[in-house]
Amino acid sequence: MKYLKPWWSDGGSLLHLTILLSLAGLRLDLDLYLLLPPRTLLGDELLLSGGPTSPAYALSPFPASGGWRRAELLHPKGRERDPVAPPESQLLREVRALGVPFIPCTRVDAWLVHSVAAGDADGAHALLGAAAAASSAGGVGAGVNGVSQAAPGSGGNPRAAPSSPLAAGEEEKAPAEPTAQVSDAGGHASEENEVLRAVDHSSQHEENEQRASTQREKSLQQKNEENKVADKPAWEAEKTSEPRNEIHRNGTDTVFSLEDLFQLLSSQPENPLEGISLGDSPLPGSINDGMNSPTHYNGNYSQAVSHDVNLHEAMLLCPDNTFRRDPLARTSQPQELFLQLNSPLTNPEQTLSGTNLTGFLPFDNQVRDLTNQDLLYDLDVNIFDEINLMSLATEEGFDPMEISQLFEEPDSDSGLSLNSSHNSTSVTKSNSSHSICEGASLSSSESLSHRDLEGAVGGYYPEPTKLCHMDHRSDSHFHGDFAFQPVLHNHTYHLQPSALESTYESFSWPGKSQKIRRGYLNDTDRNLSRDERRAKALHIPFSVDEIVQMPVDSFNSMLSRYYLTDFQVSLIRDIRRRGKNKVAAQNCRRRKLDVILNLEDDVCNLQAKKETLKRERSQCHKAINIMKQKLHDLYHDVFSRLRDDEGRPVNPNQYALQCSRDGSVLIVPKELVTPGQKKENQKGKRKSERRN
DNA sequence: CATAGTTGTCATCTC
DNA sequence: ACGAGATGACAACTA
Repeated sequence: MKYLKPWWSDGGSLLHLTILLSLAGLRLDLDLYLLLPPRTLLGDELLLSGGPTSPAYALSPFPASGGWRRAELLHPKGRERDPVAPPESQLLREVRALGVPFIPCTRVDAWLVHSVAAGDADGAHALLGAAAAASSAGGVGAGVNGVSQAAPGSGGNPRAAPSSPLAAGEEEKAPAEPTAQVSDAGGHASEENEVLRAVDHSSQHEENEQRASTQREKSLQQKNEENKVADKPAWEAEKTSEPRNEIHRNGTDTVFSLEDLFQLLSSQPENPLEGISLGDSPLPGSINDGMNSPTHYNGNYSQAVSHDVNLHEAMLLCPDNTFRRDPLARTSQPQELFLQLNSPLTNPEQTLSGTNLTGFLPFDNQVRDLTNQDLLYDLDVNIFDEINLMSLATEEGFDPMEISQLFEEPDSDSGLSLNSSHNSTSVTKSNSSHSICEGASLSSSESLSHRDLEGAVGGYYPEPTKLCHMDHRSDSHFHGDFAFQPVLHNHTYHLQPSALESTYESFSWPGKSQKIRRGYLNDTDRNLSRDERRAKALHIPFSVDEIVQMPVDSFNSMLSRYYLTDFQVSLIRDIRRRGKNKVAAQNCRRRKLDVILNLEDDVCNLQAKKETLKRERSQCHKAINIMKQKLHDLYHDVFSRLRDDEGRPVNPNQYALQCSRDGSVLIVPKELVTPGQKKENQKGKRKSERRN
C-alpha cells in the first residue's frame, strides 16, 4: 500500500503528506504536515490526522507562550470517519464532543514532520523533526509566537531565535506534555487515550509534563536500544549501517511523542527548513538528541519524503527487498526534491528559505479535507503512475533525481498531467494536482452543481486530477472556464488501487460469485452495484442513473463532448445498456405480472358469471316444472269434467284434447292425433288461450 | 440444506 | 440497417 498525497486541513493551511510504507511486514506511516501561514487558516482549530493506522492528533497552540503546547490524541479510531462527510469535520466534531478545548491557532507558521510508525504492537512513532516558522511576513502571530514555555531556552520570542531552528534544538528540550500519549504505543493507544485531556496551562501541569517527558524519554531510549538489537527487515538492517540521516529509518525505530514535536515547534525559530536536518540525527534516541545537536537536523524533509516514496517503490515493486536506493543519490539531492515534492514554485527560496509561507499556496482558501482513508480511495492515480514510472525507470538503480525530474515534467508523456509548473502549490506534482484541483473543486463548488460533484458514481467528486488535466491547458481556463463548465475533466482516468480492485473484480471475475468478489470490497463499495463500482473504477464522472436515464441525444452528446477512452465509452454504453435492460426487464416483469393478475381477474369474473347462469338455469327449470305441473293438473281437471255420449267419464289415457283453428275444442282419440296435428293442436290451444 | 421468489444480465426477437 | 424496447432463459442472491 502506498500513497502520497497532500492533505488540507479544515483551515486549508495544513498541508499533509502521508506516505504509507509497508516493507518487509513493517508498516510505517509517515505523515508530513506543513503548517501554513495564518491567513491560510480559515478555521480556528488545527488538527493533525493520524495515518491510517495511527490515531489522530490535535494541535493546540499555547496562548501563553505562543507556541504549540499540546499534542492530543484525539481518538484511536479517529480515522474511522464517515467516508462521505469531510473527515476532519467529523474529527472536529469528535473533538468537540470530547470537550477538548481548542484554541484558535490562527498564527501558525510552521511545518513539521511527523513520522508515525504503526501497524503492529511494535510499531513506534517517530518524531522526525519539526520546526516552527514565523508567519505574518516572516513573523509569528501572537497566537503561537512568543516565548514557548516548552522551550524556555528559546527566549521571549522564539521567532527571534536563530535562523536555524536547530538553534532551538540546542536549547534544552522543553518539558513534554504529559497529555501527549500518542507515540509510544505505535498508534495503538489505549482507550483512555480516546478522551483527550484539556489543555492545561498551569505551571504545575508543566512540571508534571516535564517529569513525564523525562521518564518517557528514558523509556524511549531504552526501547530504542532494544529496537536496535531487534531483528529488522533486510532493508532496514542494511540502512542501519548507513549514516542515520533518514527520516523513515528513524521513524521506524524511534519513538517520539508529539509533544516533543510541539516543543520543537514552539521553540523553533523562523526558518524551520534551515534547522531541520535529519542528517546524522540521533533520532532513535530521543528528539532531545536531535534538538541538542545542531547538526542533527541538517538533513531535509524532502529527503525523508522522497525516501519514503522510494521505500514504497521498494516494497511494491521489489518485494524481495532487493531494491536499494543509492544513499549518495539520496543525500545528494537535499531540498530540490523537497521542492519538487512540496512545491513546484520556480523559486525554491520562496518556499524554503523564506520563513513566510504565505502565498505558498494560492489556493489556500480552496481546501478540502481528506483523510488518509480518502487517500486510499481518492489517491490520485497519477501518483501511482509516477511511482510506477519511478520503478520502471529505476529498478535497482534508483535515482531520486531522475524521479524528481519525472515529477517535474508537467507534460510528461507518461500520461501524467502533473501541471505543477502551472501552479505554485503542490507537494508532489500529483499532490499538487490534488491540492489544487481539490481546492479548485471547492472554490468552484458554487459554480458546480451538486449533480456534478455528487452525482458521480460512488459519490466521487470530479477527480482532481482530471481538473488538473484540464488545467494544464491554461490557467485561465482552469480558473475561469472551469466554473462555468460542469465537468472539464480529462477523463482519461487511470486506475487507482481501489479502482484496480474494482476493475479487477468487475472484469476479471465475470463468473465468480459476488460473495467472493465482495470480499475484496470495502464497505463503501460493497453498497454499490457492479456497474457503479465499475464506473467508479474508471472514474467515470457520471452517475449510473445519469447514464441510464439520460436521453439519447444527451447521452450521445455527452459521449462526444468529453474526452473518454474507449474503455470508458464502452463501459458507459454497457452501463446504459444494462441499465436500460434492467429497467426493461423490470417493466416486462411488471407487465407480465399485470397480465397474470388481469387473467386471474378474468377467471374470477367468468367463474362468477358461470355461477349466475347456473342459478338462472335452475330457476328456469323450476318454473318450467311448475308450469308443467299446472298444465297437467288442468288437463286432468278438464277430462274429469268431460262425459261421452253415454255420460261416462272420458279416459285421458285414450283421448286427448285438440283445439281446432276456429277455437273449438275437440276430444280426439290419441291414436288419431298425429305429431303434426298435436303441434297444431298445441298452437291452436295457444291461440285460443290468447284469445281467451 | 433445500426451495421459491427476486433481480440482474444476456441473447434474441420485434417494432 | 440500426436502435430501442420486449421477453425468455439463466444465474446469483435472498428469505
